[in-house]
This record gives sequence, C-alpha cells and structure tokens, in this order.
Amino acid sequence: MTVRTRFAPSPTGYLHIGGVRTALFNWLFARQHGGQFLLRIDDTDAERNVAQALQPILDGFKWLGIDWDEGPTDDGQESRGPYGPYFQSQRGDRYQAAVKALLDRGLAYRDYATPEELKVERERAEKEKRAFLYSRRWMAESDEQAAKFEGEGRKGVVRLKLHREGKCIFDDLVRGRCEFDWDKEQDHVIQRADGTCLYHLASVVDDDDFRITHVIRAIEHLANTPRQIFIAEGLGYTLPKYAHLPYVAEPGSSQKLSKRKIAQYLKNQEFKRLYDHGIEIVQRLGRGDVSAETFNPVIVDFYRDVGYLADAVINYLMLLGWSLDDKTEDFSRAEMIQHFSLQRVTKAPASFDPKKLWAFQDRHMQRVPTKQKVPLMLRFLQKAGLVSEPAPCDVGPKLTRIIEASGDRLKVAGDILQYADFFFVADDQLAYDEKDFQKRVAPPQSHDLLCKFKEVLATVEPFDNEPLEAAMQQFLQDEGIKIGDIIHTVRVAVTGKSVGPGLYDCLSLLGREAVLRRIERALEKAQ
RNA sequence: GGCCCGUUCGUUUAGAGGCAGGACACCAGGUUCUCAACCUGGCGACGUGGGUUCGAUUCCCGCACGGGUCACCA
Repeated sequence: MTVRTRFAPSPTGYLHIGGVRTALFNWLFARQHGGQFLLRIDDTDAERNVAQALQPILDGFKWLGIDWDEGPTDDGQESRGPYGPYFQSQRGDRYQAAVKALLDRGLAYRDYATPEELKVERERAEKEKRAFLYSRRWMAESDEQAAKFEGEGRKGVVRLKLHREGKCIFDDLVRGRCEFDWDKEQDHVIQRADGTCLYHLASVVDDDDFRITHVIRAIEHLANTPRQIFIAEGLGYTLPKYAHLPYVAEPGSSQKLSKRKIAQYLKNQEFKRLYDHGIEIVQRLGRGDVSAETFNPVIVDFYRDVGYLADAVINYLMLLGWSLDDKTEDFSRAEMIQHFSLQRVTKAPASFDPKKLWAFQDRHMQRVPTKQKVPLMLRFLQKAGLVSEPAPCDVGPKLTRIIEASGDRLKVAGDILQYADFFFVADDQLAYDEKDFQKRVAPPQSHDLLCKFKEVLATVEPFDNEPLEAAMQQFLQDEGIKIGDIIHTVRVAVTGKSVGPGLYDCLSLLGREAVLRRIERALEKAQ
C-alpha cells in the first residue's frame, strides 16, 4: 500500500509556522515511504478570491522545498492530480452523496430544532450539571415527519445519529491507544440548512476519495476523531491511521502559537530581536509598508524575505517536537527523510524559540559555500538598489571577495545590506554613523593620525592586504601608537561605521582611489 | 464546567527501576583591528503528596499547574 498523506490549509493569505511543522511531518512521512504528499484546500467557508489567498501559502511551501504531488497547481487556479478537484468548494456533490448515504443507512437524520430550542436544552443541562446531549425531539424519522416540520416553517439540518453508548477506541501513532465515550459526543451537524456541508464530513469524504492512508495533524483534531471515524465507518471506508501532533507553543509559554497575538510576542526580547533584525533588512529593500500584522516570525514569508535558508528553517521546525536521539541536531534533507518517525514525536507541546532558530540559521549559513551565497546575496543588493539589474560583470568577483571577507558575519542573506552596503555606494554618498564618527574621526588626535595615514596609503604598492598590513605596522612604529589608536578611525572614515569585515579587506576591496577620496571627505567633515 | 491530554535545566530534547546526557541561551576565560566566528571552562532540571520497591525522576493512585476540545468555523 502506498503511503499518502495530506496537509489541508485554509486559504487565509499566509502560511503559519505551526502549519508548516504539520505539513513538514506529513511530507517527511510520505517521502520516507516513497508515497505521495498532497495539498487539499479547505475553502468550504471562503467567500472570495481563493486563489489570491492561497498564493502565499503555495509560495511558502515552494520556497521551503515542500513539494506536493497532488493538489492545486502552482498558481492556485486549478487542480493537478488524479483524484481532483482538490478544492473542497468544488466537491459539493461528493459530500451530498455522502450525506444521502448516511441518511439512507439511518446513521444521520434531518433535524428541525431551532437554535433557540437547542439553547434551551443546553442551558437546562448546564443548570442540572450534566453534560448536554440533544434530545432528538425535532428529529424527523420519516419524510412525512420532515414535511410536517417544514410545514411549520422550520428549516432542517442533517445531524449524525451517533452512538449513545460504548466507546470509540483507536490507535494513534503518536499518542497510543485513545478512548472516548460515545455518550459524550454530540449529534454533530454535517449539512447546514442551506444544504452545504461541514468540515468533518467533507474532510472524511476527501480523505477517502484521495486515498489518504495516514492522517497526520495537530492535536486540536484529536477530539474530532470519533465523529470522523463514525462517518468513515458509516460510509464503509477503510480507516486511515491517525497521528496527532502536539501544537507549537508561544515563545516562553505553553499556549498555542497564534498569529493574532503577535503584539504580545513582540514583548518577548528574543522574539523582538528576530523581528527587528528582519524589519531592518526589509526596510532597506524599500518595503515601507511592512507591519507586524502581515510580516512577522510566525509567518513563513518573513524568513524568505529576510534571506534565511529554507533548510535551516526546516531543520529547526523538524526538531520542534521530534528528536532522533540525545545528540543529533543537524540534518540534511535526505537525512531528515531517512530518520523521521512518528514514534519519536513528543507528546508535550514545544515552544517556538527564536534564539534556537537563529542558531540553526547560523550553522547552516556557515556551511553554504561562497559560490552559492553570491547569487543569494546579489538578489538582495539588487532589490535594495545597490546593484543594477542585470548586474555589471565585475560584480560577481567583487561580491565573492566581499562575502569571503565577511565570513560568518552574514547570518542571513539580507545581512549583506548591513555589512557590505558601503562597497556599493558612491564615495560621496557614503553615510556615516554619527556616533561612530564623533568617537573615532572627529577628535583632533584621530584627525591628525588619519591625515598622516592617508599619506601612507597613497604610496602602498600594491594596494593589497599584505602590503597594507605591513604599511600599518610601520606606521604604528613611526608614530609610537597602538593599532587601536588608528584602525577604528580608518574604518569609520572609509566604511561609515565601526563594524564590518577586516580592515585590510575593506581597503583593498575598495581600492586606493576610493579609500583616499573617502578619507578626504571624512577629514573635511570632521573640521 | 464535562471530556481528553501534558509536566526533565531559562528554552528544546535524551534517558533508564540504580551517577540525569546533549543543544540553544547565559556567565567566565582565551583568541582577535571592530563585529562575528572559534576554543576552554562554568551555571543550570526530573511540579507535588502518597503507594509499590532494598532503591522511584522512571511503575501505580491522588493533587496542583498548564493546555486542547466541546459551532449550522476549519
């Protein structure tokens, strides 16, 4: 039997990090077993423009490298795959047929209770301190009865006629044996008064139509499983295996991570740091419109737009509620697929930890060869308007050297804007960090040393790292100063700030002319 | 409130009836032209009360705390 798993996003306009984790586990499980992973679009509730609200989700998966074998096409306009359509809004006839079958088999009934009547029953149960269970007083057991109720002007829904005794028992691949009393289950509505069908019915019908073998989903759905089993068994389906994953919790809390609570998360220092760093980069790209509502670390776009590596994000998410053993943390795609197992999913929720995610990104980035970093970072330089499009042919070699000189400082691709922007601006456009300038260049002593060192730089030949360093050493000796007395001054004068790649790298990369011009300008500004 | 679930360093995890291990973070030292990175070391956890046992963080029961779920939402 081929393993088939699915992830079922609602077209909400964004891809939530917790959803990605669920999708990832589905994807890994399918890939490991040589099976299929599919996307089903839960848009039974959607009013408008599904394709538009779906696009960010599909783009997110594509960026992450979570590919789907069946589901919507890349543009979200149509379905692709043998069991489609994969949009619930287009599968109404399948659901209607299922409702009819359940009615025919006496496993569901037409119900004509009004919301008010139900409310009365509910409140009475509450008053008597017992669990509410619908009396089925307005249940129509025959067409005549239904006609009678309808004659009274009532509107009918279809409810499941659930068992009222015994237990629903099933094995969960993560949680083990699960038991629920049937008499605690409500006669859930499966078809609305307007004739449309509800999620639980749709989900079960689709899973069977799509030949889903393993339903791997968030724990929120655990309590829904008995009614879904009831539907599936009633329709004669083969039950899928179930696996319920713990939810992803907030940073520093055990509550479920939610996009709506973003303002609260920003009070968390580490979360805020991650966010601020991202915002800074995105603003350099000229996106002034960003707000925490649409751009934040709970949403996958954040990581893509800031220049994280998809592998790092995936690697981190994989370990949110799963582990291989007591030490292995770094996994390549192939290793993830090889080692993943539902048995090792934890039962307790795991908090999203911005610091740990950052550490994964750091480690992954260190492993990316310069050659691969170049195109990644070039895109950011171009988006920020620092390099023209198409890029001039000398940019490649130059950027390669810049990236090498920057080393591990570039944590995300967008960091290139922070660390290397000064390489790409005109000498007379260089912006100075005012604080650094006042501290390092403005003082008369610094100013004088810079003047003298400028003369040295004018004669260094060739204008390269080693001669530059040798010239610096000679200068220190001649002046009887320590390197700290001059090097920061030079750095701020030519780069505009006090942090960056090694100074000799900066100088040689800029070239003598640019360096001299920049020092000249700094000296003028200091007077 | 009913039902269901969970609880190991700050966070994430490993673990077995017999020394509680790793990672991130943090702290200290080293290295360094800044910032990173890197190296060495350190701090630091089994929610609680009973029971079973020679011995319980591990098995059992209660409690506490945290969470999920109880829609004509998905």
